[in-house]
Amino acid sequence: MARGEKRPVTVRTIAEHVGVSTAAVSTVLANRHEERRLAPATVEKIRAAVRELGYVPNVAARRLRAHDPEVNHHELGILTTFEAPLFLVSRVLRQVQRMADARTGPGRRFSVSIDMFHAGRLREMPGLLSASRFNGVIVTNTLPEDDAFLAATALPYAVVVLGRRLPNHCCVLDTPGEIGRRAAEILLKADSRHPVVLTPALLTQSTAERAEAFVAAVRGQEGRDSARVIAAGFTPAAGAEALRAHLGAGLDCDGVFAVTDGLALGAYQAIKDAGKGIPRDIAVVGVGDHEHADFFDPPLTCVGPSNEAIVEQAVAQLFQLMGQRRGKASEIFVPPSVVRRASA
Amino acid sequence: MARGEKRPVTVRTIAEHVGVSTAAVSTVLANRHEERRLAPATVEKIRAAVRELGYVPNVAARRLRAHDPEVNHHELGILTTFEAPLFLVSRVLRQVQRMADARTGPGRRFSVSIDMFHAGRLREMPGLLSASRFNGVIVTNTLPEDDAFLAATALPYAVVVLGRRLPNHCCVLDTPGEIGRRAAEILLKADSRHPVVLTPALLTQSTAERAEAFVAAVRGQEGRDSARVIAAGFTPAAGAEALRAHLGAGLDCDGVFAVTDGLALGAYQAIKDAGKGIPRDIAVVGVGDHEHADFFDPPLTCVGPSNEAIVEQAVAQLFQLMGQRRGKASEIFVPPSVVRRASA
DNA sequence: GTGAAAGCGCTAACAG
DNA sequence: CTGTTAGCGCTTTCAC
Repeated sequence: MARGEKRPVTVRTIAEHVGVSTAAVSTVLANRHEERRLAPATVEKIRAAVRELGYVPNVAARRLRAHDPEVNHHELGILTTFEAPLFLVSRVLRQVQRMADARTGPGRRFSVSIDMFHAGRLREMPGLLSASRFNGVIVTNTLPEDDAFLAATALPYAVVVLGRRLPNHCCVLDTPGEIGRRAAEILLKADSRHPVVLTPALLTQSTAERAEAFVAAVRGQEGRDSARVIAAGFTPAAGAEALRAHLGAGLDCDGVFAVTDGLALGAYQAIKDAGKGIPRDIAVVGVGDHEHADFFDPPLTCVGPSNEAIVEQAVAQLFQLMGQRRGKASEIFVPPSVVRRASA
Repeated sequence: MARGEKRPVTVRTIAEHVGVSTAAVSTVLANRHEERRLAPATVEKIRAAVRELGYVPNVAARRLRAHDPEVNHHELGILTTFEAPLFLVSRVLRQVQRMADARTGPGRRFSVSIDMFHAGRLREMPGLLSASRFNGVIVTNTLPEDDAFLAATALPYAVVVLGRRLPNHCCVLDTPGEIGRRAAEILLKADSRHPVVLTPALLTQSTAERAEAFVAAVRGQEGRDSARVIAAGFTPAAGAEALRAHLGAGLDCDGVFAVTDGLALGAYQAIKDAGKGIPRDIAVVGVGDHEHADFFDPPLTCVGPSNEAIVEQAVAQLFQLMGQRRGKASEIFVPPSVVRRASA
């Protein structure tokens, strides 16, 4: 009970408990008791009570109080799942901050923070619905449950959704169909006759469409479906294991389209373990621009919009939305580019 | 001026501007005008004013208002620089969240967010000094300027510092000396006669000590200093360039100790470009546990505490500090472990 | 259909 | 040395 399990303790609780005023408590909490010359005994009693009652300051109240009325504070959030790799997120963050900095001045300030939710449980995030946390957010890495929640909800602040298509929101999207098609093109042109697509078991909208388009494009040209190699997750380890099993079973494979970054890394390992050369025996194509694609051995050919380009659009939209009231829904497509490196 | 460049507009500004009450404005902002049956004309006028005046809701005020007095809300932050790589940070976040989840219940809730500051400018972070943002923070990736600020300041909430030694704070540290020594040991045992250390130009406390200890250990055994190869930054590209220059100049090198993860990746590229084999011609040792060390080709031998272990300590400390008042300074050392893989 | 007023928790100015 | 008070900006009864 010493930790305030029931009614949270406030400065007032403490003040009453000790028999002093709230001001005295506040002073002690701010370590200003010297300049206010509180009696050491009082200070000690207050400290004891604070500890004993398990006081936790209410930051919202402090913030409101401390707020400088001359400056307009914007609170921006990047919302993503714990489960997602943080890599795209860090770019989003940097880009948001860059744009925020450019708009910061006397009278206008921004805070940007990354907040994480448990995959599928976005709706439980405190302050989301009451709009009591953010003035604007970029949401990414959502699961279908989260998408359903978003689709059914009009959040009363600026929202930009990354990589998902939701009718009532501003969405920034890649073009998965085109990505899959281009990937197929690259592999087929590299004389791959038996290209496979490496995907995680749990597909997102995007990854599913990429794989779909890839298979369709191969079918169109080769007249048969390319194999799908299904990894348990999207980690390199999962990708390696899945492809290793495929190769180990002696199945045909002279080209791999890995629908996410991590899987490509895993594919490399499986291929090398099998004693095959990249791209001599098996060509590999990845998606997006992996931070380290240039440092793969051999460097990885990628197709997809650069994260840079996506993020740039998203952030621009966010600021535009915040400028107006009532962000209208819109879909912004960022076309893929192809970065040819040695792997295909 | 339409964006509220001067005195920020509040609900009250708008109310006065339109000639209605603040309640009406609030209702419209919350999209509750239907159920309150406001006159459509009024709603429109309010909306127009909101847009025209560039109203930005004050989230602190909303939060205070929305606050459920039955629940005790703890706001936790992970403070890091924009410039730092995010994967260590993401582990911190996950770990903090895991522990927070374990302590969440009716009456107690946590929010965890990552906040970034510009390297060297931690002190400018709004709300840090006024304690109006966090109930507790983990600070990491600081620059010397930031350390100086922290050393001179007693923040009135729980603070845990990662990887820096500050007399007045609770610090969780690796043991850079031991890391450097172990790295030297590994390379020397692998019969490297001319090991070099690859470091960024801007050294942190930790990286400097790692390099120092490495050089000293080599000197102790071989009787001469090992070369320092200085990269412009800590990116793979910088590491590759520096080592390429070193090898290109025909200087001796049959072992590399890369003091950060990214540099190791760059080293691989430079070595392969030079037509050398790892570890046959040049052995490589990295630090910590790189997310993808297993997927390097060949897999990278690492020495250092697992981030896991460091983070675990840090988070435990943070919660302990928040339990008490007045966190006392302390130093917690996390010993390194060695993960031998094929690279050395 | 709309307004007045209370109050979330906190701190600083002022008054003893 | 300490207490009283006003008010940060917002929303939600309650009253008209």
